[in-house]
Amino acid sequence: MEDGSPALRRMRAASPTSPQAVELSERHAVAVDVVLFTIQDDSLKALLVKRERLPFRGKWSLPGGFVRRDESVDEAALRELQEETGITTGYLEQLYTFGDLDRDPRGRVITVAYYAVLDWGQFQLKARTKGGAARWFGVNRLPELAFDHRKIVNYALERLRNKVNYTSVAFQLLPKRFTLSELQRAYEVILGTRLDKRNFRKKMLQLGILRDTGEQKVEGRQRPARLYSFTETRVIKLQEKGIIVPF
Amino acid sequence: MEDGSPALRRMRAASPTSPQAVELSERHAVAVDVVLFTIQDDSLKALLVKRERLPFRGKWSLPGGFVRRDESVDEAALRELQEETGITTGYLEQLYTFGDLDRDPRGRVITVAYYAVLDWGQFQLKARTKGGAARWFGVNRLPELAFDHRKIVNYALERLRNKVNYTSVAFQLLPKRFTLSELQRAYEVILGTRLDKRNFRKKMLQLGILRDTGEQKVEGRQRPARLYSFTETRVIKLQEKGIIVPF
DNA sequence: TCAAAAGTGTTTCCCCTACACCCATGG
DNA sequence: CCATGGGTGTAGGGGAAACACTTTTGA
Repeated sequence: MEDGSPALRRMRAASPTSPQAVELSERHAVAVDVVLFTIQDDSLKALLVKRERLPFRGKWSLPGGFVRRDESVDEAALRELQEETGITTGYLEQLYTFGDLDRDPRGRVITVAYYAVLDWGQFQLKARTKGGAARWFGVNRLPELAFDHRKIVNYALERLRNKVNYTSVAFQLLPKRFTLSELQRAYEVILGTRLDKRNFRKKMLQLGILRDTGEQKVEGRQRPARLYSFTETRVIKLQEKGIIVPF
Repeated sequence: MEDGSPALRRMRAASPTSPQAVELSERHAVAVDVVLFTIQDDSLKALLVKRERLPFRGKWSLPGGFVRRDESVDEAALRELQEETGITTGYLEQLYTFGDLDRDPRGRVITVAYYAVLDWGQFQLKARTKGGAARWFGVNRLPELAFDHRKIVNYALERLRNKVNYTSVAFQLLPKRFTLSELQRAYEVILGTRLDKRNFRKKMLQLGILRDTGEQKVEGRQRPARLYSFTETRVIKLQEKGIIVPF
């Protein structure tokens, strides 16, 4: 306030004769943390990494790391995703930036949180061959988490559960070809609710985003199921006002 | 990737014997930029500040400034809001973090964008008495903006237009007591649509969040209008699935 | 008495919801 | 032939949308 307007401060910080004046501003450690979601055994799971050093030694935490000088924040998040799973596909979305002073006992760290939604079939080999300090946890059975990571996971869950209602994120959890029952199970697992089979199928089919591949999936001794594929390549908004849940 | 897992990198960065090891990470200039919205003359306006130094000298930009070492990111945004308008009330929400490498020609700056929604009556005096380098622009008549600020404003507009549908943000643009017509005009101005008067009033009244103050507002030579107040003190979700628009 | 905005109900239609039985296959 | 999940239709209810006239006041 006694400091003048932000415009004034910015001017002071950036003298016109020195294009590097931004270097004089106070600088911060910036990290990214990524909540990786996948579906495994009909359960929504999140990937956690065990900390082997202080602070929070032995506690589970989200995969993450500091943003480097030569990469954008998004690139840092992609890099984390790649390092954890080896994949570059899937859906990655920025969640929120956590900038409180006391988040990290080591000092001030600003974290930009992301969440990712992945098809388990795409990367399970790679994830398994990692150091062993990474594990998938059912989102309803999370252990105690380091830092404010519990808050971040909760926020990611909330966002995912919302987005599933009006976008096609749920398809990112499935392989390219999937049955309607698998799709329904994905919705149920994310939302934690049971959905009506007939209403679900009706709604999905009339959205016009599924292509019947003509193929069938035989599993066990039941009637084979039609395999569908998603017509879009990106995550799209399903409709302007149409909320999918509750069916 | 050849760098090992993020967990490993974090361990390296934070040796257990040195709680300050986070200090060794690469550090970044972090700024906040705030999109201030208000309604004035039946038009949705955003506050812009004229830059008087390079880069972008003479261009309009969002009010903003660097985050200091001793304040949280939220506090920095609140400080900006306070410096621009003198008010500490109103609604302030984090929008998105822009972290591309080339956002700022002076060097790498990560910006955490916020938007605020304010009642014009609360602060017009203070805003007017400022340096004069700040001006309100109708959101459909914005000048060319510095940096990537146009993108930020567009994003803020999108968020605001969404939130108005399922939360009570719109009330933040109005004084404590308001008429239903004023409320409707606020919605129309934000959404850029005309709404049906009868349907609007029906919906609003049956939400149960308006209290009839018993007072009336006389304006001009028309029939006086009932004055209502909002029953809640915070911005709330209006309903789980109920989208307000289109009426 | 006129201009200008405030205030007020009903009908239609569509979408969401609830709900139960037959089908195809492998064992 | 039987167990298992795949696949299908309809009726009822509720909320959104469309729509026009009367009321109150000051000038």
